[in-house]
Amino acid sequence: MTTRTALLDAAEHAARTRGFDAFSYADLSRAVGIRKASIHHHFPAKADLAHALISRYRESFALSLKSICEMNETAGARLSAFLDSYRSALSGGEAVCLCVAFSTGRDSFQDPVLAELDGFHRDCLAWLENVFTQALQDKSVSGAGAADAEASACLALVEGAQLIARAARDPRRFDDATTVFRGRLVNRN
Amino acid sequence: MTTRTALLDAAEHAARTRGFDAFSYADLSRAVGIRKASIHHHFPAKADLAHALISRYRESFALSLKSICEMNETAGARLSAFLDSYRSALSGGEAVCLCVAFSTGRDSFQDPVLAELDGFHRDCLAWLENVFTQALQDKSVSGAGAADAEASACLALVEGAQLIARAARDPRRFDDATTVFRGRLVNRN
DNA sequence: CCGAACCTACCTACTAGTAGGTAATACGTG
DNA sequence: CACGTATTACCTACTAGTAGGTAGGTTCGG
Repeated sequence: MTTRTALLDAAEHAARTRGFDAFSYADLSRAVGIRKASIHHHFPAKADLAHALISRYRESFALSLKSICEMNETAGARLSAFLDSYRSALSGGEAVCLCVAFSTGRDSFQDPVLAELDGFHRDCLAWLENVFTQALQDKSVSGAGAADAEASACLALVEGAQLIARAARDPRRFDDATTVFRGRLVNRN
Repeated sequence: MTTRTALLDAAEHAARTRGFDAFSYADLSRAVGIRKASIHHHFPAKADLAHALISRYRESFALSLKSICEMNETAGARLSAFLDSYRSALSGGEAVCLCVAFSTGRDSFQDPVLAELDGFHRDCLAWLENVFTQALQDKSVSGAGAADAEASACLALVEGAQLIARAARDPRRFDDATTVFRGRLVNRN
């Protein structure tokens, strides 16, 4: 584990539990065990850290979506796995996904970071739209409408459910909010 | 318009567009036109301002839900008006409702504020559950399931839709995310 | 004359970021 | 192999700026 990776991990955890603006280089230095100034060696400005964080997250999320497709055949099973991944990102109701964390504090960011954030959203919506298009064929999602509308609704639902669960520090709120949607998924694989 | 009200208005605007932790007393003082120290006369600590903000918001939101019920008969029409109120709170994609804004920055708050925030959520869910229960009777929401699950999903949907719309600075994202749900509402009144 | 509302001037704590130095390690060349 | 040179990774010590908050005085209407 390199120092750089340790810094990214600590920063991601802090951003997801408290928000990107709510942790300082001093916090990071305590968490990782190097001096505050040394962090600037790895990430000269906090904006550089933000960019590294979101782009690493975007890559790993793309891999995770790919793996969901490999391990699940039907649209219903894929969406169910998608819900699971957002649910597990809550980690006990303490955290939200980095995308939600960055969305809420968007003003602090400049172009390169914003572009990456928008890219993340686009990736995610495109994947969902694909899966909902598939659902129209394989009938594994009951009452499925237009794929693009379903995709937008699905993303808003999971992000809103995360927000509410974290606000209440209770991951069951996520389950409550996604019960109806889960009921629409035909879970054969 | 009293100074106190002007302060609350400016603070609410700032909290909804940028987040509660992202504006300072110095910002407020510029917006309202009194010195920074004078704000402490009205709200000794920023926590007092937070409490005043959320409790005023909770009250006014309760009134607005009441008024929705008075002006709309069916559950479908009421939910449609509910969506409208969240949609208009976006004000061009710049803002989110205060409840979303406070949810995202929850860590900065202490008990009295958190209690008020939880109260807001409870109020909102109770109202929605009532309306969805009504929907089972008046058939004005197609495919309606258990009222509590529908209520949770609806709240997560509108909050998530606000988050996404503000992240993209584009209120149409809210419409995209709520298209499917709107399609389920039978809009006779 | 009292108190609400406001002021100037200040404080402490913390922020991101910089300047400049020190080890250790890697690298190319005679 | 040995020697000089970069480079990496870290350090101490500092800056300028901003945060929320306080002390104490002024102004003014009831």
